[in-house]
Amino acid sequence: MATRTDAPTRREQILKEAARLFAERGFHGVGVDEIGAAVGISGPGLYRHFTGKDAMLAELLVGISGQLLTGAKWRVQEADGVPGEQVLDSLIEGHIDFALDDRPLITLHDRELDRLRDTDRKLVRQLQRQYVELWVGVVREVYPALSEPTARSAVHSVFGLLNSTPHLGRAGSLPGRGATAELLHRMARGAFAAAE
Amino acid sequence: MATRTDAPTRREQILKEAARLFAERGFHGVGVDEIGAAVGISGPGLYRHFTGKDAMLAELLVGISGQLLTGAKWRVQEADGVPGEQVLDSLIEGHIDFALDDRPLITLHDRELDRLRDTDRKLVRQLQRQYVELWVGVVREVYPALSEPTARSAVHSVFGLLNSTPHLGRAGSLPGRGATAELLHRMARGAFAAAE
DNA sequence: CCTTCAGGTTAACGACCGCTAACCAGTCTG
DNA sequence: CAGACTGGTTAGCGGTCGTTAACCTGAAGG
Repeated sequence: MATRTDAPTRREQILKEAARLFAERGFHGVGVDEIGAAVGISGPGLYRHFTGKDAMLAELLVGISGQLLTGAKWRVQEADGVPGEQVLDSLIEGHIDFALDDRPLITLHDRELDRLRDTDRKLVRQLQRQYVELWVGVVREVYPALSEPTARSAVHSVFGLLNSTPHLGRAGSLPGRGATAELLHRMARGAFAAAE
Repeated sequence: MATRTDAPTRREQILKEAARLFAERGFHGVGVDEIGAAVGISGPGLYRHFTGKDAMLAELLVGISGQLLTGAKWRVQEADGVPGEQVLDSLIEGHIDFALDDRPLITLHDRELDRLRDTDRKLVRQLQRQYVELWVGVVREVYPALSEPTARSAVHSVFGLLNSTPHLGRAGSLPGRGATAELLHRMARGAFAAAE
């Protein structure tokens, strides 16, 4: 895992703060002045980095969907000949890492999609669909008794389970990141097993 | 189950349409004129029934939380001496019914809470907390090996799973209400079992 | 029949918000 | 050192939105 060590660019600062604010109060509930203030500049200064408020949301959502899909593709590709069980575990682990490390993005991901311009929304939907279908394939390999529609429903439901992290205590009440990840992982596997 | 047969009042019409619109485009994304139009009257006419836009959201959220809690209390109370397994099944069934029948409300329930006035928000939070603790008690009875914090995390996660219904195909692709309910039920039980 | 009132209407106000315009400071670069 | 570019600033415009004001209509009631 290659970790960034160099300082974040201004663009990245803005995106991070915008994600947090959008997740907290909704896209329409946050003004450009607030986003600017969060990174130490004032409202219209943002327009040196983005063409508009919509563009920030679009970049965030496309980025999330793309990142998830890329990671998942990599995990599946890399595991050639490996038993399906382990591939599924790898997918689950990747999704959990994401849900735990980027809570605001997970929140935005299924909440503000309809605020996008048509072209962006279609792109995000397509990326999401690919991600789901990738999971469906692996799940059906591990649990062959599942029909395709059932598997798809099960995958969506497990996403709901894994994406519940924002509701798990405001960072502090939960018993450590590792334990939480492990719990979510076990529950996800249990849910799939019971779906069959 | 007592089913209403009389015509809905205007207030109820408004609440229903407002819930749908808020769920679709977010609280700030919907104008009062739109809500009015959805029930055949025009914008300011709404103020004959509600003191403001906020009041509609407040009534919706308090209503949901109260309804969920009341139903759950009833289910637990009524089952005295019944094995915990069946009580848990009853809670799950109730939550699924709600998630399947009132999708917009389920969506609002954890999305627009922060748009409420302080006093209303505290009330809703308290109702939600009671609901969660009620589940935690029953879950720990069935799975005694679960610590309280773990059980609470597990309950939140299962809520995430059950509340995923809005993401399951736009009503039509899923294989019938009964089958979906059954699948969700099995997955929820499987998730709890695996949490232990 | 006159009054009252519930439940609408349209007009308009004030606040806010996204965005543009115009300007400016610092820092490279030929 | 002149010029250009980067990344800011403040002022302000235009549109939208929640809410209020003022008015209207039809039905109920004594």
